[in-house]
Amino acid sequence: MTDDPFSPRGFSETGHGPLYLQLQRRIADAIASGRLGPGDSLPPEREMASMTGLSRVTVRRGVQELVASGQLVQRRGSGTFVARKVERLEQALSLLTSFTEDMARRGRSVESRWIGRGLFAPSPEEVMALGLGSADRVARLERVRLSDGLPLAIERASLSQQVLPRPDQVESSLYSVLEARGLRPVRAVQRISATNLGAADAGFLQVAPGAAGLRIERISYLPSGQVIEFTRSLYRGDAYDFAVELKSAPDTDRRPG
Amino acid sequence: MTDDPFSPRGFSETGHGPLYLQLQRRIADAIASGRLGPGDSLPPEREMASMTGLSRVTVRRGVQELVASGQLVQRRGSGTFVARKVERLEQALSLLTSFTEDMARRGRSVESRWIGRGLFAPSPEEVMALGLGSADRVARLERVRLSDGLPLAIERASLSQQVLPRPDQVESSLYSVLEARGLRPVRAVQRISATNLGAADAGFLQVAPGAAGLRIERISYLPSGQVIEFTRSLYRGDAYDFAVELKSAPDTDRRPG
DNA sequence: AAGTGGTCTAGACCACCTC
DNA sequence: AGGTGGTCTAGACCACTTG
Repeated sequence: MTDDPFSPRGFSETGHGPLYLQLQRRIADAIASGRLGPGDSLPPEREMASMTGLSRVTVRRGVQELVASGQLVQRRGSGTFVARKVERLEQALSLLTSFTEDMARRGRSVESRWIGRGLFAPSPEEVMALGLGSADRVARLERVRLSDGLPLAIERASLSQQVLPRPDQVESSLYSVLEARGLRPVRAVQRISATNLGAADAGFLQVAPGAAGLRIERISYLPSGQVIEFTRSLYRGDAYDFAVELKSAPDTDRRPG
Repeated sequence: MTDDPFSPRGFSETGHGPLYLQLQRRIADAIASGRLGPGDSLPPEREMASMTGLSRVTVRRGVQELVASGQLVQRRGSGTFVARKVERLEQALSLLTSFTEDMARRGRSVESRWIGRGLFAPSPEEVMALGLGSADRVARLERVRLSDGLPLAIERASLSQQVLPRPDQVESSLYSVLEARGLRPVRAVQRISATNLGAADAGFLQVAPGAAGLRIERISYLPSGQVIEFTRSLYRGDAYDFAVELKSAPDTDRRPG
């Protein structure tokens, strides 16, 4: 069918599930088929409601998941639009580089908006990860990372005060500051998981609350084995791919028998 | 404050944001502080509404995001409960192993529920990834992976018919079948991203629709360089961590100047 | 000022499970 | 049968942007 998704026909027929899911499917199909293209506006919610014969609450509910998954964008006072394609960026996981260097290598602009920067009393998590003493203070760098104007990640880095006594001196790349002090990490361990973004973090990344994000915890080491950096990052799930190459485990290459 | 989260006090005061977020924060705090422990039941929605002075719709909305993020579980006809802690499993990304082998190494049980298995006409995506000809058919293995009774992942593997002529013969580990045919992959490239799970996939994984999942696409190669397997997996975001070790890029170890 | 999305309400019916 | 969550409605007010 090449009909518009908002005709009242077909709604409420039994066996097709909840009405809000039926509407959601229609809109998703319209986007997938190209009937609705990037940047196109959808009718106002009240109009979608009257067109479909559904209530506005039900329309909003149908639209909601498409907003959360990044297919639609809503702007208060403005309207609902089909999201412009966000080109996925790939980051090679096997290389230990900083966000700044990574983007520069691709010829992309890098900006940061600082959320917080300073010396603090460490959290128990930071004491654990950085091996701090009870009297130590921790340097925290919290920022939103943007590339070509698009917010891509929230980065929360913690370092011992001894490693970074003046966090306010970090302007762009943390790693370049560390390198200037002869403290560039050469090894790191990362843990990657997925999480639903809370309202605050979603706001920083300009996505809907509940949207999926990639959470990465990284602990970086000096050649000496000393821990130097503990960073928790949240990447936009719709804008970032991590790529990694795997090799077979040595002990499973050959089997007895 | 150690009050219960459902007292009407404090709601509606200005400057605290929407009511549903205030309720959400109260419940989340109660869980974080241990006032609500794993398995505890929350009052019925109608009761939470009358206790707080909010409408049931608003209560549901506040609860909704906590369900999506896996902190609460709702069972129709039964109630709303604090989720039991799901122990996160770590998988070393640098090793190329199968789900079956990976779990066996940890001493965990492995089960699979088949969703689909057979020979099909390939999708364009499969033609690209596997380098198929127009007349080739593709073997598809779709299953839900469970460990100790808990669904952890959906795995959708595609292989050329020439590699796996009899997909119905795969019972547990795909890799062990390939190895028996002398076709075990030794190298793979993975792309990792995050996504909100749709209703169907969320159902397979027994999480709420919209919950965050880890999406992994993997292409595996034989020693000869031939592509052997193209797999798309969705892991529960709340149950899986991927761990990876990074090393510094050779060309950034030393810099001129 | 008019229009948009964001929030909230009171009340209803249904499907499911067994409180 | 009674309680629970799941869905849906009509209508209201607010905050924001400017179609």
